Amino acid sequence: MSAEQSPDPAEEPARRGRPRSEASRLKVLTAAARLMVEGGFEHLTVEGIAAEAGVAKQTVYRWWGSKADVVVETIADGHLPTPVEGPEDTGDLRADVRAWLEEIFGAVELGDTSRLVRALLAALASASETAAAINAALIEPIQEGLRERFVLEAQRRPGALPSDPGFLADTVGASVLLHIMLGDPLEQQWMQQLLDLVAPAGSRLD
Amino acid sequence: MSAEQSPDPAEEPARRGRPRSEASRLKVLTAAARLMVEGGFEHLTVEGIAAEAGVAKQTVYRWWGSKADVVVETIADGHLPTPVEGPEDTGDLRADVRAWLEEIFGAVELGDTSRLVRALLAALASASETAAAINAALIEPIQEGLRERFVLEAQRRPGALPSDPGFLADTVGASVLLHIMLGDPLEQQWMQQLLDLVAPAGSRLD
Amino acid sequence: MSAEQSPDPAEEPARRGRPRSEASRLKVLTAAARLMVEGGFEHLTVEGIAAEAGVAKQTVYRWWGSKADVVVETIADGHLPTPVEGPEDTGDLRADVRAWLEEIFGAVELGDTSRLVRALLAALASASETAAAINAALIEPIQEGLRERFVLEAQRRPGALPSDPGFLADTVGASVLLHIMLGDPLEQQWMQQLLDLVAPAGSRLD
Amino acid sequence: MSAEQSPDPAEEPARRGRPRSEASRLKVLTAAARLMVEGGFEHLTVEGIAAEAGVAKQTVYRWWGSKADVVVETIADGHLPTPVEGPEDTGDLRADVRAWLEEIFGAVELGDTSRLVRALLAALASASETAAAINAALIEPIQEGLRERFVLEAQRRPGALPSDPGFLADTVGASVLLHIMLGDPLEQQWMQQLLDLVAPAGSRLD
DNA sequence: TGATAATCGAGACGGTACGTCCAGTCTTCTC
DNA sequence: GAGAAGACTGGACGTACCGTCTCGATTATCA
Repeated sequence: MSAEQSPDPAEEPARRGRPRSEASRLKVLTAAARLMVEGGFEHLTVEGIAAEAGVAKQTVYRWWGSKADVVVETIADGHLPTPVEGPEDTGDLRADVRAWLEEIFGAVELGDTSRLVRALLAALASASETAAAINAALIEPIQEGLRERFVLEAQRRPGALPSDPGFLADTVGASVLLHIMLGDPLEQQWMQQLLDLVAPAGSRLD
Repeated sequence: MSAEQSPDPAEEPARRGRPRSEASRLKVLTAAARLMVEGGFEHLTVEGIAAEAGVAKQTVYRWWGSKADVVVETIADGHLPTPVEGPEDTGDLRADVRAWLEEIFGAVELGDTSRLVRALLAALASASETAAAINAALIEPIQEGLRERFVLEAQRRPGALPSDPGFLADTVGASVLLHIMLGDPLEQQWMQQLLDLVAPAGSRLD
Repeated sequence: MSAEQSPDPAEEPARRGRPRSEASRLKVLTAAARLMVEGGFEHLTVEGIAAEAGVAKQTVYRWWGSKADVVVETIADGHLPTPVEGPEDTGDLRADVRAWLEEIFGAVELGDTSRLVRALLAALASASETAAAINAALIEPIQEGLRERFVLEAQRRPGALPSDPGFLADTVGASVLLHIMLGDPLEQQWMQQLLDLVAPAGSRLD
Repeated sequence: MSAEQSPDPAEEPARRGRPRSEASRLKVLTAAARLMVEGGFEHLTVEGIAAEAGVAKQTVYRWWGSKADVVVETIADGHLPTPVEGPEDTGDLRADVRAWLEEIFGAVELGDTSRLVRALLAALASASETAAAINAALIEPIQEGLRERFVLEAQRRPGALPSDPGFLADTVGASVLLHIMLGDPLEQQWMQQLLDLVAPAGSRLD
């Protein structure tokens, strides 16, 4: 899936026929992004995408096998506001993760993000063959962002983390995603406990 | 949705007309269960359920508003093998959770469970109004099973748990669900770390 | 094909389900007639018929297998101006057939009839399974009209016809249809010869 | 359409660029003939022709305006077995026409010819602008074949024919074509009557 | 006991979207 | 320039389900 293009351009020297229109590709992806934000994955239709993009339906089917495929590429290409970056680094892991959580749940409450996450999970659930792709597009970035911050912390303060940074990122990411999926608000107690998980409180007061 | 039947039978004093057929209700639910296991939520259709059940489509629409509603009741009524119970209690929390994880991922690898979980999450994702219902049908039972075991442990060995039983159950449950959703296999290292999370290893060797 | 309805109504006692909508049937047929006259069989589409009729496409496909089937029933039901009746009977066969020819070719030149005939022949040619139906709807009526007039003549003046009335009707009908199909105008000489075929001129002057 | 090639070569003074490929032209025509016999005019597509011929679709469109045009040229070039020649001349007109009819209807029953005739009539009916071309390719040859035989007869036995040879050819041809179009078998009685039409039986026994 | 009323099966209805096919046109590189 | 390749817009195809709507038949309560 990831290695369709040859590293050596000499191997694919002269594709014949009219080349694929990059303009059409972009029109499809931006249209999909637009409609995704408006109506979610469930109300997304291939016909709708084609119409919004001003493109023939066949052009969509020529390059993508399903709307899930379109959505995946839409995200991978960054046409949808990927819900999150990892936490900032101010030196205080606990505060950083706290701010990150508040930012995410804030975005969710504001609207689009929740629908987006739900849409992506729907895409994931409905197209098992694209599970890996959506995982790569949605979930891994979040967990990777977390992991980077955790690794930083581990380097800075060896022994400060209660367990492996990767595992922590995996766990915290899963927890956050599921709560977003269920539309849960950010509860103070839950957040405290999550913070304790990644950065045992010691004597701090939050 | 949840309060259709009145607690006081005197309030619903012998409705006139032909009463609802319990037989049809059951035929619908078992048909839905059958089709769910075969094709997943995405390939489930109201027409298919009605046909499989030998029931008129209108009968489905009369009593359920959508296929998600049917699925929810199917699970609630126990016609679908709910993926998991909580862990057993043998006195050794770590061993219990370990066995529980192996059982779950074993079932997933065997086949139907993965599709089922994915189907339910799809239902959840596609029908926000039923999110609570599916949460209640799928996620809470898992987390509740975990919580009960954790509470037991906390009572038995105060201070043994690194954090609140409810929070632990929430976290572990989310992590497990997401991994199932993604079709991940059970990795030894990940499991060890998860076990460390709920039952710090001490000197034990697994 | 011709005997779907039972002569004994007791044999088809209780069709279940919602009965077929006669209104929809008529809307489809009149819409088809309208579009047929406007654009001919080639530009006729099932989608167009459905839209013009204000009917779901599936309703067309439920009752007719193709646009040819719709057209056949449209004619059979008399929603299209059947190109011709047989010749009148004024007592003078030659004059009657002459008038008949002029009427037909007049209609053709005026416009719609030619397109109609061509359309029907196209339908016939494109759908061999409906050949019989279109034959029954278009060709046989013409030949039957001719035959009736010829039979009348044969009864009135035994020996006046040069050959069997049925055969004469077949031959003349075929000739006329093919000329219409080709868009030929009515040539005087050809007509004279055709008239001679059915009613040898004797001493008459036309 | 009929005068693409100039009679005077001086008028077309050495066109520049690559000359038209005769090989491609032939590949298209033979491919069209092949597909025509297989599936009839209705299933014939320009894309199919191009693919079967190993030629770019554009090459077809460059030189022919429609699939009907291709078919016409296919016939004109003799790549399709033109259904019939005129009747042989053995001196006995009645026997000759009889043999001719039996040959034609025999070919029809054997298979391809009927489809072919139907296909051509469909082409004719669906593309009014090519009516003349198909008339020239299919109908006129038949009628011309008949006419020649009739003319011969008229020269040999003046007064033997009941009417003008051209008219007879027109009438008989139309009748035969329509019967083929309808898939009718060759009926003895009809044939006898047709023979009577062109060669009054006198005392003969067939 | 018969009228009333709601459910049941069946299945047709207006719709929306599907995924495919083909028409004709356009764009690129090669001969 | 012709030609092969093949992507492009456009539009109809025939199918699958949606959720709604009659039907006749059934099964209860109520008068």
